[in-house]
Amino acid sequence: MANLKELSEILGLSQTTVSRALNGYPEVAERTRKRVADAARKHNYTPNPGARGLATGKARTIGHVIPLSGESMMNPHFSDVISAVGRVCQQRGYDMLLSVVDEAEHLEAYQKLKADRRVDGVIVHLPLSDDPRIDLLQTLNIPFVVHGRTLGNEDEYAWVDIDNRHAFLEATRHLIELGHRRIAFMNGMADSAFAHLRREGYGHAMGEAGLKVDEGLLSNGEMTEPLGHSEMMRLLDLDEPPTAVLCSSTVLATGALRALQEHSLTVGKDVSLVAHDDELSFMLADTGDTRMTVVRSAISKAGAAAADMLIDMIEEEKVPKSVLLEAQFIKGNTSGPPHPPDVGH
Amino acid sequence: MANLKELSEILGLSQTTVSRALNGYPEVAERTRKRVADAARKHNYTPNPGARGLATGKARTIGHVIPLSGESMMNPHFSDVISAVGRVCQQRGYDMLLSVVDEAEHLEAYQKLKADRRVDGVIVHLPLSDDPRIDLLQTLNIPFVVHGRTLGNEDEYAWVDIDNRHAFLEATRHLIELGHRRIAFMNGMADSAFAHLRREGYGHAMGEAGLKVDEGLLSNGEMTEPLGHSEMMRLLDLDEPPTAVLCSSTVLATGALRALQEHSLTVGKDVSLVAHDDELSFMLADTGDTRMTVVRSAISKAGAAAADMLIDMIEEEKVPKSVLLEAQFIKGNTSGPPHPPDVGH
DNA sequence: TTGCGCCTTCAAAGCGCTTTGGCTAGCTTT
DNA sequence: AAAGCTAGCCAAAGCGCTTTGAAGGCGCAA
Repeated sequence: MANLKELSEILGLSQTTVSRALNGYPEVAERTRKRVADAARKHNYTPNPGARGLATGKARTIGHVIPLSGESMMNPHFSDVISAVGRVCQQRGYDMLLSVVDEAEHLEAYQKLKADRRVDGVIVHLPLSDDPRIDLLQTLNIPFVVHGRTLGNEDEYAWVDIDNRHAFLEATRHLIELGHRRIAFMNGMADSAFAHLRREGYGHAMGEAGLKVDEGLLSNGEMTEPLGHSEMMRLLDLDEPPTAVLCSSTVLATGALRALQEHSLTVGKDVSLVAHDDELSFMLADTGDTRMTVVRSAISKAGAAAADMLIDMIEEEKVPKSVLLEAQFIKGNTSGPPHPPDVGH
Repeated sequence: MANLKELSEILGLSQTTVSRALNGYPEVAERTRKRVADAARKHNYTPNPGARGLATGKARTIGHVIPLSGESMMNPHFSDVISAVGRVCQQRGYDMLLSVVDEAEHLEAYQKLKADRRVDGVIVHLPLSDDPRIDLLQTLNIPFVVHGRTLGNEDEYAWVDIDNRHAFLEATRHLIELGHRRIAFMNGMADSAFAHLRREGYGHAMGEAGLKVDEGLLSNGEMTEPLGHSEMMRLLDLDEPPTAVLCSSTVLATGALRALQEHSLTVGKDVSLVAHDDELSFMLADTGDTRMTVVRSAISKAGAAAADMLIDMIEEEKVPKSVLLEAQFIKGNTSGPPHPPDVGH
């Protein structure tokens, strides 16, 4: 509760010695260190991080820039990542600064973070296929780890990602093996890197089976429940509706399920559904009759890994190895042979 | 990019004058002020917030403590509130510090925030009926606004809440008027204040209609999709299942809908559903055939109000008036007369 | 005894800002 | 012409810490 000066006066030592004792420097006698530690605890002294930051230039804080476009709020995938990052931060003694900005000026936000020297590094969320933030952060010379990865220059920086391409390759193959030909795909925003990679995986599986991709079955957008619903509605209204649907998120899938319900269709029979499962904390788990067929990879795990990497990077000043996590394919009961069977043609 | 000293040297002025000029103090000539402002812009000087904080004792930052219990992550209601708060912060030039901690030590987190002087105030989320944080924050003497309110001492501090009691009074009355007698209620965590008030509203409506509350139809818990699902399953398995269900969140309702689907029951006919709609950014909106009957109040609006209050409080050093927002009842098509009619007993 | 090195400790500078308490020049009063 | 204001500016202290450079005290070798 007091400050260094008072504490050092109480102890009859200089501020230097007290500071060094507390920070584990070697040139202080063990007896003294103990005495200092005890006194600090007794007066529950805790160094002022602001002052320390001023003196050291380190803030022991990492930042997130959260761009909000129009009315939209933080998306739920995001918040699970932030929680995971936060947990790591707590364990390693870091704080987290959130900078909520208009999408239009989110690049300036990074400049500001740099100028303000309030953070030692940032985590970049939801990279685009070609993301201007990478360049920006490199020239600003602020340590960063990307959750996800861009396409093309991904060896120039540190990232944590899952193997999106392979996950959707597997998912699509699964549906093809069941006999599906018309497979729809509700994907994330078109410019985001993960959506691109997933689309690639999907395309590859279709190609290797000799199937043409029907662009009318593909869509991109925010991964919300309402969008999953409306997109499924659109698909069902098609002249030739798909017999199976891939969803880039269980949130979309939930909306899709609702649409099927409204059409009195049975998932896994009338229409098959396979989703990517981020293991969101509040979303549909393996409960009840519907066990969704998914490719699963906990988004919180990736978030935690990214946080650890960033802090390593900050403290050890070297760029850590990027990490590619695999998603796990899990067969549930929302996928089955097409019905009515679409064989021949 | 430089610092005050350099800037003042460039200008041939003292740091004092430059600082005063930039901060709008009166004792500096208009011409000088202009000259300083221009130079600051040209060299894109921006004061170091850490140093400023050290000097002034103000951090221009507000904090959130996010307790995580076990594996669970930040819940989605939470993240929408934080986004809204963040937006206000940005507009008013504040930053946001997130402190993610184990539930068990979340009180210590406030002490730490105080000791570290990194925030000027905090927003308290999800108050319990009788919440120890109120006392703690009062004795710590750290400005705070509660999103929600405790029961009993709510005149001792500033809060923003919605009229939960009245919202659920209305919702329940609606179902009773339709003819329902057995009305289930999936509520939030039992110790949270909002759940208590909603329960009161529900109880009052039942009472005034001369209906007994069947405790077997009530439940409390985290407001997740899986829980909505499993709880609905439990209700449907009852000897005498309810004809209508109230949900404290559309997230729960989504799970409940899924359960109904699995039982091939039609919502609004076989079972009526009324939910509280926080207008979460990514959840079921008025899309498609299912327009849920709801009591609606945007949680982001409350969050923004809380943020504004807190900053007012910090800057003007007086406690603002608390705010009670009304929820709006909106009839959708998920509620209708009981079926089979439950008339006469 | 002198000198060297090692172990502890310290005074003081510095991080970048705000703010107190002057100081000076120029004007008005009387 | 002396005294009193005021507007405009400044030097320096202080916020609470870290860190550099130095110094005091001790044991030991010569």
